[in-house]
Amino acid sequence: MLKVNETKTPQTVADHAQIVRPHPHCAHHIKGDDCRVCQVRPLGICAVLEPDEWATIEQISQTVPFAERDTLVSETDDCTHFYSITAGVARLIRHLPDGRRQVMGFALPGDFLGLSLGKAWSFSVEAITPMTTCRFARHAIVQLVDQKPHFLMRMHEMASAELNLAQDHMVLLGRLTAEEKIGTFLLEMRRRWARIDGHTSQNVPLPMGRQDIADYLGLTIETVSRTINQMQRARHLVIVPDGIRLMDAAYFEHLSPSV
Amino acid sequence: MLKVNETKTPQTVADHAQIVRPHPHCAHHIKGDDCRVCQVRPLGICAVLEPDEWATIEQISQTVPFAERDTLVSETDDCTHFYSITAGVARLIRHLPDGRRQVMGFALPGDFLGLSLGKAWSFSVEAITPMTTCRFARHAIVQLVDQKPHFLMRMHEMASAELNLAQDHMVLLGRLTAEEKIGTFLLEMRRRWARIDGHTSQNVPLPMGRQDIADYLGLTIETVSRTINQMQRARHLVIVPDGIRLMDAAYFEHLSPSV
DNA sequence: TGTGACGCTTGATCTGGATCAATGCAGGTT
DNA sequence: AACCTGCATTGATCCAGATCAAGCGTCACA
Repeated sequence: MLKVNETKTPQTVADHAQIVRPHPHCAHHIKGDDCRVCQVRPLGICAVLEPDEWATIEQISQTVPFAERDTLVSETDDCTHFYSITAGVARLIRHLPDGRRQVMGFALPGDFLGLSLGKAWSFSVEAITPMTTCRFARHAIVQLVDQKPHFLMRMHEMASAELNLAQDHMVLLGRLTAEEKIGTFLLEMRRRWARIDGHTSQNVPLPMGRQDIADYLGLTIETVSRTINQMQRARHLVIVPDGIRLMDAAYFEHLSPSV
Repeated sequence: MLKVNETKTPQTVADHAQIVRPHPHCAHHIKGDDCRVCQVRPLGICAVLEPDEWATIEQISQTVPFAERDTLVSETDDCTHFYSITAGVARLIRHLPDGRRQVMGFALPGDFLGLSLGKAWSFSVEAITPMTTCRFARHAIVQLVDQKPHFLMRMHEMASAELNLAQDHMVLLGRLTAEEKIGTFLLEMRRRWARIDGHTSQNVPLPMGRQDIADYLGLTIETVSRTINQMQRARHLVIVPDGIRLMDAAYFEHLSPSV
C-alpha cells in the first residue's frame, strides 16, 4: 500500500539539491541506466568495476524510482532484490511490536541495500525523499559475486565499513549525552554529504524529520528539538530550511568524543 | 603491563567448564594445532574448509594462550594478526577519552577477531578468562582469501551475522528499558552457549563481571545488580556461582521484544 | 480565505536510572 | 589470624531526559 506523491520536491538545502533530486536523465527508465553517466558509481558498490564490466551490470539492473514515504523493503519481506541508491534519502528502521522504533541508519546516494547477501531483510527501508535506485535481482548479484571475487571483496569492504559505523553508533547510543548525540550526528551527516558532493560545506541538509533523528539517537522528539534550539541560541548553529548550518566547528568537534 | 595469572581457572558454571577451559592438548604448543581435533572448527571461520585444506590453515596458524586480563589487541594497534578463539571469553571494548567505556560484544569460542580484514582495529580485546586462540598473520589470511573465494564468502557471512547482531544491539541500547536489556542479554548468552556446547541449559555462565555487563547494555553497575537481584526476588532466576539459572523462560521471552 | 493535518517548538511536571555513599564478602598475601 | 583488594550489593538522593500538554507555522486543498 504505497502512497505516491511524485509532485513533492526533496527537502534539502540549496547546495545539495542537485544530489538528492532524482537524476532527470534516468528517473523513469525501466532498464538499467548508462553506467558511464552514473553520478554515484565512484561511491558505491560499482566503484570496483572496470569499464568493460559496466555492460554486465547494466544488463542485470533496472532503474526504479520511489516516492516520499514509499516502503522499499519491509523487515518481514524475503530479500528478492538489492538496491543501490542513486538519488534521495531513506531510513533503515526496526519496529518493535508495541510501536517503539529504532532507526538503524540513513541510506544516502551511493549506499547499497543488501550488503549481507542474505535471504531475509532485518530492517525496513522507507523513502524520506523521492528516490532513484538501481535495482538488482538477488540471484543475479549472487551469481556475479561467485564469478567476480573482486566484486565480493568490494561487498565485504562495504559491509565492514557498515559494521564500523554500527559500532560507532553503539558507543553513541550507550554512552553519550543528548547534546553529544546531536553534535556527533550533525558532524556525521556533514561528513557523509561531503563525501557525496565532494566539498565541505557548513550547511548540513537534514531531509529526515525530528522524529527520525530521535529514533536514530535513542532520544525523544522533544529532546532533539530542545537541544538543537539550545545550540542555535548559543550561536553554535543556525536552523535553515531543511537543515542546519554549523557556525562553530570547534564546539562540535570538542563535543564529539570519538572523533 | 599484563598481569599473568595462569593458576586461576575460568569462571563458568559447571556444565560449561570443559568448553571454556583451555584445551589441555594444545594450550602450550607454538605451532598451529591439529585441526582434526579442534573443538570449535564447526562453529568458526574454518567450518567452510574441506579436510584437505586443513594443512594449509595449520601451516599459517599458531596457538597462542592468554591469561585473564591480558589485552589481545588494542584499539590503537595496527592489525598484524587475526585470532580465532578456541577457548575462553573476551570483551570487545571501546574507550572514550574521559574514561567512559562501551563494550561492543563478548567473544566466545568459535568467534573470529578480524572479520573486517582491515588494517586497523576499531576496538580493544581483553581476556575475561584464560584463553586459547589460533593466531594468523594478517597477510597470510589476505592471501588465503584471494586464493579461496569460498573462504572469503565465509568471512563475509560471519561479518554479516556480526552486523545483524550489532543492529539488534542498537535496538536494545536505543529503545529498551533496563529490565528488557538484562532479560534480552541473558537470553542472548544462553543462545550463544547453547550453540557452542550443543544443548540448551537453563544455566547461563556469565564469566564477565557486572561492570562489563553494564558497559555492554548502556547501564550502570548498580542498575545491573539491582535488576538481576529483583529478578531473583521475583523467582524469575537464581544467581549461581559464575552465572545465573533461568527459572521462568516465559517471563524472559515475553520481556524480550525483538525475539 | 478558511481549515485541517502535520511537524516543530516550548513549558510544566514526572521518573527511571544515575550518582553518591556505605557495607558485605570471598580470595589472596603477609 | 589480620589485612588488603576487588567485586557485588543495597540504600538515599538527584537529575537528564521522558512524558504530558499546549501552542504555532506552513502547506495542501476546499
